[in-house]
Amino acid sequence: MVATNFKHRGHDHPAPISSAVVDDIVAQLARQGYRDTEPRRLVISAVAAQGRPFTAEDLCAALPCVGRATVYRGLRLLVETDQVCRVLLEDRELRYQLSHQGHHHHMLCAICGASADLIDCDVEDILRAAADRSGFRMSGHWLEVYGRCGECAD
Amino acid sequence: MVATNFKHRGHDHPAPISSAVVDDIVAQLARQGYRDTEPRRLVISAVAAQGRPFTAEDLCAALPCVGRATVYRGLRLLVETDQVCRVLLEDRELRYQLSHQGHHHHMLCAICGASADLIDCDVEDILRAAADRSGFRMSGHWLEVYGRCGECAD
DNA sequence: ACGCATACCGATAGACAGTATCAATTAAGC
DNA sequence: GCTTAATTGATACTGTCTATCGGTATGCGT
Ligand SMILES: [Mn+2]
Ligand SMILES: [Mn+2]
Ligand SMILES: [Zn+2]
Ligand SMILES: [Zn+2]
Repeated sequence: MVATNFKHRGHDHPAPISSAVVDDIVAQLARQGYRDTEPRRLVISAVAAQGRPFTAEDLCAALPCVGRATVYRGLRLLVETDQVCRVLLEDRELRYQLSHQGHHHHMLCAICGASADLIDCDVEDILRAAADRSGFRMSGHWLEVYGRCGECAD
Repeated sequence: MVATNFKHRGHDHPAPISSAVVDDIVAQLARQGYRDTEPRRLVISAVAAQGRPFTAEDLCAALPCVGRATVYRGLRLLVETDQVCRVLLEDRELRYQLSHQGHHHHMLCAICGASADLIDCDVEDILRAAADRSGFRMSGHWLEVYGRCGECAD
């Protein structure tokens, strides 16, 4: 049986969630046919507010007023549209973070959890070449680098 | 409440699981103080029998006579002692496969599931250098390459 | 502004992978 | 053989994520 206990939304002209980042992402989504809804704006806003890689559960906790399924769906949509990228911790825990343009990789600090983009590093080409040598045609890859950031170095 | 329904083992001099690979791995474990048990040999034997990366559940299914927890524990032990390595599929499914000496990476065929070792490829050095440039001290990494093997190429 | 079609939402239940418990069992050493 | 600690396995449990599905709001055409 399915619940009929439903929360009424929008009764009280809620303050529209808005900021440069949020508006930008919402616009990107609109261009692809996705609607501009308040729960979705809340998710995006919370994503943008995170300082470092976060888990889906982090978001759920930060958005008690948004349904769990909605948070997960929103996150998935943002990943599919390349607005957010997924990072994998050493223990296989999955985290997310705002994507800063294009495909790239991250270094994750095992101490403080900070992440830094891996720049000046074209592993892709090297990997593709190595794959070729084995008769493989590379179509994708997953790469995470773990270590200590400057601040957490001993 | 905990079950007291316990299976009697060893009543009937079971044929000892033995083969070159199994004996070798069991010996390695013995050297590190781990006991030589039949369930453990069964796990190792099943691991060795797999032709390509397999899941923990695959093993459980292949070993209905071995407890679920035992399979997982055995697998973890083999990973910790570097006898087996873990590979990660694009959908984050975790698989295992016999390790062929030392640290290295794999290419995984998205079609047939085969894996090939990535050789002649020292990404490590490149990654470490790139990390340095960002003030990171690299301590580990996770790398998987996906594509199509020679046989599955169109 | 009004109405419609449908994308979207959220409470809930369920699927799934992996782990914690803990009494019973057994390998290894003396 | 006896002792002791490692190991096992049935089971319960945890945490993450997905499937359902009736109710709801958005975007668009009018
Ligand atoms: Mn990224
Ligand atoms: Mn390997
Ligand atoms: Zn740090
Ligand atoms: Zn293949």
